[in-house]
Amino acid sequence: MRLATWNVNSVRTRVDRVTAFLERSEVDVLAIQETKCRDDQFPHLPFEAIGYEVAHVGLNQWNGVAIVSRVGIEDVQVGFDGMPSWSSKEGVDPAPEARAIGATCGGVRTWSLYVPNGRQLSDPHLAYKLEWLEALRTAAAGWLTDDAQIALTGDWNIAPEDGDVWDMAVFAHSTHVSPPERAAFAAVVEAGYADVVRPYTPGEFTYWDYTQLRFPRREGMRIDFALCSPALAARVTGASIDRQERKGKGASDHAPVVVELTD
DNA sequence: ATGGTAGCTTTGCTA
Repeated sequence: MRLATWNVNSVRTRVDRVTAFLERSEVDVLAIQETKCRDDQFPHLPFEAIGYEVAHVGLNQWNGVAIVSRVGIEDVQVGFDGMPSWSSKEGVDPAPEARAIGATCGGVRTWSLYVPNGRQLSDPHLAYKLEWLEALRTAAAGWLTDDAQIALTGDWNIAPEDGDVWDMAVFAHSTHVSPPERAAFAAVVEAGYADVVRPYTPGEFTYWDYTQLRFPRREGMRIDFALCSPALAARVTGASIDRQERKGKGASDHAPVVVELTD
């Protein structure tokens, strides 16, 4: 089985590229982030036409996560227990955002996660990000059993190691590399979820900003991950980051991350 | 000089 995760930065703008990727790469299950649409706006038909079922949660023009699968989608869950809420405006009650959806696809409990960005070190959004990650760690730790097949995939908005950004000096006063964020990521790993892609893709990035010619200059970041439970990690036979999908007109700013699993 | 690009419910917010 082939499992992938991709922040597509608007599924409506990118639907042709996403379906072409699925067919070209023979991906069975794809976790999508930043669909940027409501459920009623999601382009179901192009996916169904090539044999994929869709589970999506989108509340407005921000965030939005989906799973598309050609090996079944069962037990869909929107959000996880304890997931924090957020309000972008004062005076508006905090509410859960569309940042997590889980489903069992071909026997793998797959999660499509879009971790809050954090914005700036001084921004309340960073505290929200850290709370969100801690709640995810707590929930995900509770899912683990000896034979649980769980994949926590998505855009984590964290570069766990210095080599996961092109120049640490640029990030001296930025989010994504701060010790609390890295500790929050490490806590999920320590709970039992392994980054199964890094060993197959040393030195590679998954994201390049649209501005400043970051992609042609090879100035990227590794912020998209597939973290797998022990029983699932044992099935991994390969992984890759599809840089091709970052090229050309109409590309997302993220590349797909692909994991190969034995039957 | 807080720049650049992209997407959305676009003249502002998010990333």
